[in-house]
Amino acid sequence: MAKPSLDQLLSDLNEPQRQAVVCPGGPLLVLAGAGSGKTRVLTHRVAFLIAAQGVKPDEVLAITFTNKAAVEMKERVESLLGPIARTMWVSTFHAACARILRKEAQQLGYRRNFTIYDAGDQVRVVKQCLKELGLDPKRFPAKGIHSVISSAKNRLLDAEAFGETINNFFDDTVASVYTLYQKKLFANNAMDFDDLLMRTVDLFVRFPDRLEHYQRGFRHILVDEYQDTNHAQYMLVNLLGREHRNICVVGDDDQSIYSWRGADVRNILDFKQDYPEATVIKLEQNYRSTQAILSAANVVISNNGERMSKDLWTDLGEGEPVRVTEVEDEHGEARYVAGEISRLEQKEGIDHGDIAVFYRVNAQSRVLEDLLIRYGIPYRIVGGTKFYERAEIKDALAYLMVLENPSDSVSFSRIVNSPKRGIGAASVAALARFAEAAGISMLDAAARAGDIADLRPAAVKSLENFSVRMADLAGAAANSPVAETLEEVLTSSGYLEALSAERTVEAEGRIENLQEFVGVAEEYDNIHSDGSLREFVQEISLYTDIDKLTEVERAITLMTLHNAKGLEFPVVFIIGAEEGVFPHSRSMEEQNLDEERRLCYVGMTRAKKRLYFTYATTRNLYGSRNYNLASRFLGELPGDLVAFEQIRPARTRFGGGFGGQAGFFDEGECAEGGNEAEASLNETPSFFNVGDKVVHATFGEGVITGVERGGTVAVRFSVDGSERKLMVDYAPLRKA
DNA sequence: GAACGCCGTGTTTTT
DNA sequence: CACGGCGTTC
Repeated sequence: MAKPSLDQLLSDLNEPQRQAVVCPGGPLLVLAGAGSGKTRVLTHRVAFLIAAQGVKPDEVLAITFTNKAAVEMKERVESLLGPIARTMWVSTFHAACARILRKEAQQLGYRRNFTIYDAGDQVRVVKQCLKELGLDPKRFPAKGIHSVISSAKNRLLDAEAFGETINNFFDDTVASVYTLYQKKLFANNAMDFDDLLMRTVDLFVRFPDRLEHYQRGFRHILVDEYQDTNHAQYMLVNLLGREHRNICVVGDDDQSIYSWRGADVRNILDFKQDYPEATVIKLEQNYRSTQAILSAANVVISNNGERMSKDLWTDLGEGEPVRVTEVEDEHGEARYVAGEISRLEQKEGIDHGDIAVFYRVNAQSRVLEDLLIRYGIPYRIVGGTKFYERAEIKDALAYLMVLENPSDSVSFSRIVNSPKRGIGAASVAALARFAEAAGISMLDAAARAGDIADLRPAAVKSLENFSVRMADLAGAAANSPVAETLEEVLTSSGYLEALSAERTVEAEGRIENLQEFVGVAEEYDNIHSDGSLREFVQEISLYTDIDKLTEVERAITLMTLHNAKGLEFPVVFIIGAEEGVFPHSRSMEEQNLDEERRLCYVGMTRAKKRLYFTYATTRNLYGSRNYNLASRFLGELPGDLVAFEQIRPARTRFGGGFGGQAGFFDEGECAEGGNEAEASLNETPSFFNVGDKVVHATFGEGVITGVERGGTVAVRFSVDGSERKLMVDYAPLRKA
């Protein structure tokens, strides 16, 4: 492919964007407001460096927040430069570190086939440690301990250094667990996610020649989402960039929403102090949202304390006011959202695929899902339980990991009795003791089960069989494509057989997931014709989201506000805007409201054309009913940008009333907006219209013959020709 | 060793 | 409400 001309690279950029792209070198901070073309700047800058500055692709290290973002960025640069771009390092911090550590592991006493443990594995190891140390898991919950260890690692404190910082009894205990935990990881030839960062820093500190090697190599370092980096990542950037000082960081302090997992906004706020000679460029022109949405978002975020001042503007026009709707409860909320979605589709031709609903906690999605299913509105959920976190996938992967790294006792323990082989906790413990004493892996110990005194004969037999089976699998794996190995594992282990024997819907689902996993392996084999099981396992353990290409067309998108970062939709609903839900009660206790407000800002700025907020006067969450005030964030919205509406339940039409609700309209800020007053007295719009074809859970197919007041419809059922009156809210009725 | 049932608990999530 | 962890029972 021909090199792009400079004109091509620089066309369609506004002035600050252009400056950021052509900045020749040195530290550069790009403060990129939401929707300001950040990705465009990043990709064009990389292309510019290579095409116009004589930088070689493999001298560029570009860091993204997710694997998905890395793939997208690579593709975009490739479309500008052609295949030469392939040698660039574009990845997450974790993937880049893993790549470095695979090369350098021996320096740290690890073997290069080390296993990477995810959060679940980490907690398992912590539990083992607690047991061995005789600690009460009630007083010292594994999850809590793990999170303290993790945050210590993110601050680059090893067990010893952490031990010196302790100021309470709990941390004292954590320190002893931490020490043992790390010992175990090392014995298993395993690193956890945090280790990938910490060990790499460790490598660079202890072996200056290795640091020098990589410093020289990376002439340019670019970091996206810099506001969400933690201390370890900060150190990596600083160490690697020290030689050339060509560090370009891109981010938005107003979108920092991950402090609870170690991200430190100070990294971006202090960049100018760290690099006094840094160029700072602000991108404030927004190409995504209407002015009304932007102004509202600007006002909300302006309530935060320390921030780098920034004011987004757009020339896309004023647009519609932000709609704020009070509903009775979570069911009314769901009905309202579904009703608006139908209305938008019918009256304005807005496709379902253009609509997203954001909520603060995953639990909020259920009620909405139930209703969407009933109304026959297609939806997809982003996030939730991850594919690679499902038990069956982790089991399958654990088999592969043991084949690949037999020292990995965590994976071994996971699969040795899965499917059930009559090897219970007691036998596993005996095996572990033996392996430890003999200084061999648990897999090797299983082969010598006969030598272990505490095992019952049945367990010995079973372990020996297991060991032989694994040896066979390892032999077969050596020369087979990954997908074949995986299938062999699933059948020969009896895993699939055990699942199909269950004959439940859940088991069916699990089998389907496993088939999809085989599909992933096949895909891998196709791309890497000479790929090995080792590479597959190593790659997959850093990859956690699978919803890659499976985008369902014409479905509305449901996700948490955190998952919404980086996305955009013409229509956005933010539901559950209530004190205690959003902002979340726990953030309120911890005085972490600034971050909640940033989360609100992130959510609002995802909307291109229309933005809706809903709040319920009462909500059932976690099985108990709450009466919440409207979110303070709504109170912060300026009245002239808002259209307020109140959906009142048909049953209590003359009950209840105004005024009880504190929050955003108690300062008389309610919008005047023409027809809104009329809308506020309306009942929930009906989803069913005369003539609609419907399906009832017990009566089967039918057609709507009448729509009555109070949420009642008449339905003629084809099965027996009967006509029945049904309450829409309670009848198991959906559109056909 | 496994199945059942009780109790407690409950943000956000990528790697 | 819903799930996971743990203790009891067969």
